[in-house]
Amino acid sequence: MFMEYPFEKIEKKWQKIWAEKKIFDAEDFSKKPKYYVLSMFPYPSGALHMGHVSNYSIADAISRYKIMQGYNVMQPMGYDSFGLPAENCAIENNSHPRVTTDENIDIMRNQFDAIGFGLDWEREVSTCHSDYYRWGQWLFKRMYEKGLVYKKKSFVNWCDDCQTVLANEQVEDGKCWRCETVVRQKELEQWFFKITEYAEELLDFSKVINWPERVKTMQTNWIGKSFGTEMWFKLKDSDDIIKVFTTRPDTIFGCTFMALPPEHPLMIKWLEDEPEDSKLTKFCEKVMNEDKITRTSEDTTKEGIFTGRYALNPVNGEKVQIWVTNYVLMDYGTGAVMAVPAHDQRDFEFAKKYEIPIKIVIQNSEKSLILEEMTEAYIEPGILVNSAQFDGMESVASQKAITDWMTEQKTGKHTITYKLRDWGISRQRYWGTPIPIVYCEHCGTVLVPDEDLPVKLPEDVQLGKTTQNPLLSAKEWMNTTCPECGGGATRETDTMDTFVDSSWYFARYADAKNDKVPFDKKKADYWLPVDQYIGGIEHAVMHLMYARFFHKFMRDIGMVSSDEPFARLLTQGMVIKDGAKMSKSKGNTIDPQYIIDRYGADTVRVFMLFASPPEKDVEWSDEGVKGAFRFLNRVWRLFEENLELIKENVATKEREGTQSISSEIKELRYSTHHTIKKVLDDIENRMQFNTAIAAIMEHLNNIYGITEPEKLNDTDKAVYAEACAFIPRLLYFFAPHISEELWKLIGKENLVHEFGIPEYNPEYLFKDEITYVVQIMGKIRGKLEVPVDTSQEEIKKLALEIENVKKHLEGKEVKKIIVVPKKLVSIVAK
RNA sequence: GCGAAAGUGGCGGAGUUGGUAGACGCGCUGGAUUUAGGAUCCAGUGGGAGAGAUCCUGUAGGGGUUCGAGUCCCCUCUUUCGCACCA
Repeated sequence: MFMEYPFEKIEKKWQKIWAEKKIFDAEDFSKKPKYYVLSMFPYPSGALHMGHVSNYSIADAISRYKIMQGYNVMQPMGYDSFGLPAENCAIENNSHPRVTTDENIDIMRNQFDAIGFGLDWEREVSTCHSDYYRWGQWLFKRMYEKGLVYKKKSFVNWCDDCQTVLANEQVEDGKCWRCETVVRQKELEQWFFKITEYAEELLDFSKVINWPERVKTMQTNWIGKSFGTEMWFKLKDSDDIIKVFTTRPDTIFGCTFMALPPEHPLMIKWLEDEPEDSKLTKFCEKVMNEDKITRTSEDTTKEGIFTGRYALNPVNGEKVQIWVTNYVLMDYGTGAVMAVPAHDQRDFEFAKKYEIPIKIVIQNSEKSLILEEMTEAYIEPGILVNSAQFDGMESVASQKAITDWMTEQKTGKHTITYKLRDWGISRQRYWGTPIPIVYCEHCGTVLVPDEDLPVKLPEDVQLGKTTQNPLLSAKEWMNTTCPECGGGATRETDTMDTFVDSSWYFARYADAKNDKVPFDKKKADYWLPVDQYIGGIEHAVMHLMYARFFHKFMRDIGMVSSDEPFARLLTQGMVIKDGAKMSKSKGNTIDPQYIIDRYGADTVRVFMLFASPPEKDVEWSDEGVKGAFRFLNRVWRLFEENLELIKENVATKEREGTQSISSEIKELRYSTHHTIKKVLDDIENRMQFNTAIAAIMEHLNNIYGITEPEKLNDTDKAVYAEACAFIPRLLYFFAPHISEELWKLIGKENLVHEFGIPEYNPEYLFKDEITYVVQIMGKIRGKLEVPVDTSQEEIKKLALEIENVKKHLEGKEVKKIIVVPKKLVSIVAK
């Protein structure tokens, strides 16, 4: 009967000891160097899922490694506990999000402890508690005072299912990132953060130490910087001006019409004078009501209607028709396009369809363009024609010349645009941070004074009775007095996007209990930036960009000194089962609790880390979990069977050398020291835990290769004991409980990490016999065992004497012999 | 369409500077043990030929550089991810 090692007893025991000794409590301003390991905090949806286990196992391995190295490590934990799902869940269960959220948090906290993660619970935060969101409101105010917050009526992304607004970043493929409902445009007044003010700095990644290229590229694309020209078109018969943005000022002389979206302010103005049933009005309404996917799909046919109005081309005064179209976006550039059908494919298609004139202004110098023969726009560079004084100029060079000239003429200017929009943070839902604003009939929009913060969420609200924001019906809460004039006022009922809460939590951990300010600057400067941040790739743009924005803002108002919040970023892969991400909706989840109960926390961790490198997805495998469990049992049994031998012979260096070491044991000694080197290198330099664990497994196999250790001589026994004793010290990062237990069993008094990082002896990595591979024309024909100091000439001679080599050289002439030191002999023969 | 990453046994994956491809684990096969099942232990395990030594072949496909290529270069295919009417 196979005895499973008593993981349950061991794990509980060591968790208790760690907690009692407070070894994971980070010390502010310690003399030791600091190391801040942070995992993205979880949304308290119920219990931990495998994705969490994967994320936190990686973080804990790094954390324990750094602790062992002697760093003052902070690994905090908290909960991103505001948000829609909690509210919806409460509505379904006829409960309150406060109750369900706090219940879930208790479950999760217990699970964290049951897996033995080394967390500093003294710093726990939960964003839905007023001692946290109070400071979110405080930061909102500072941002407001700095002119980075404004309220604006605009077309926003609206999710009918969530009954709220979404930021641009939260719309994926025209659908809500949470519930996949198709997003539609709705005109609403709402609050924005001026993230665009930081666009330029957000493009600069020079201050991060190690971020995946992928994430940097994704943010760079999202910000979407492009250089171009803004041109000012006067209207015929009006004083209005339409500004357009173009990256092709060289084509301005070829502009034959102008394209506007229905949302353009001028369009809206014109529509007021338009009969309700006119073609123009109907077209605009149709386009505006279209959902975002259809509207922005490339396959959607380009449609438009002539407004009957004209603009004047600023460079030659030509009349240009103004069309309203479905393919121009209001929220990019100036929201108006100068259309040059000859040199832009979209404009070309549109002009062909509606028979708008096409005018060639850039000639292909290799093959002249003929208007009648064109089937698509010519978008390549060329030579300017029909462009007045710029005729004959090369098109790329002309871009600057034309813009410079327009700048002189006061008809345009060089400009830069970004795809990045300001961050709309208003949410029309209950379960979020209240925006600290009141509206007074006399004083207008007024900030709630700092001393009145937090603006607490009213707990007694009617959830789910209406589809509208429950705060609107919390009359007692809504009606308040104006802090300035004392008169009647109403509170803002929008709450903040939960991404606001998660944009600064990493700083709050530095000083989580502060009730005077969000955090003490000295403490923040001691801990920040986060040395290693770990989380899912799905936050590449949203959370990670918002957090960088907040950090830079906090720096600018003197709250922190660093430029970036996260020095190193690791984006861990998802947990996959049956080819799909584990998720409740797909019904392919495995409950971590079940695995922990059956095999123990160490097994789950080892499996997760061993299955693949951290950035890659982990394929769930029941057999793989058993394999990890088997491995830990094999380790356990090794110690159990040889306990006395290991205990008596470990750290008895003085006995070494009294008898000569056998060659078999010499190899075991090599294995020990090689494994130490490999494991440390894999963690420190490569963050590749799968190969580190593989190396330990290999070493374990090597130890089992010694079949009767009790028959060894004293010297050999000492080496054998050492080979075993290093295992808990290396396995500690991945399977800390069993490691502590084994360490204790062999008579060690202190905790594993207190012995410091294991060191290998380079002398033992030195081999005095080297195997050379002998190749003839690249094919392996033999092997050669020689002493290290054998000369190259000697090696060549020996190689040629190998029987199989001789056979293959028969009838051939040896042209050259290449000896790669310590590796191989390559014979060139013909 | 554009951009990025990747493609290695039956599977997850090693292969760090061009130098023994397939470490380690799973699975599978044979054996030992066991009343049986499970578990454990030992041996084997890319494909093909051979009793064996050994030989041929093999890292998506094709070509190239090199004494030598999974690794470098060119082309093609496939997959994944991101962006996608951005003027």
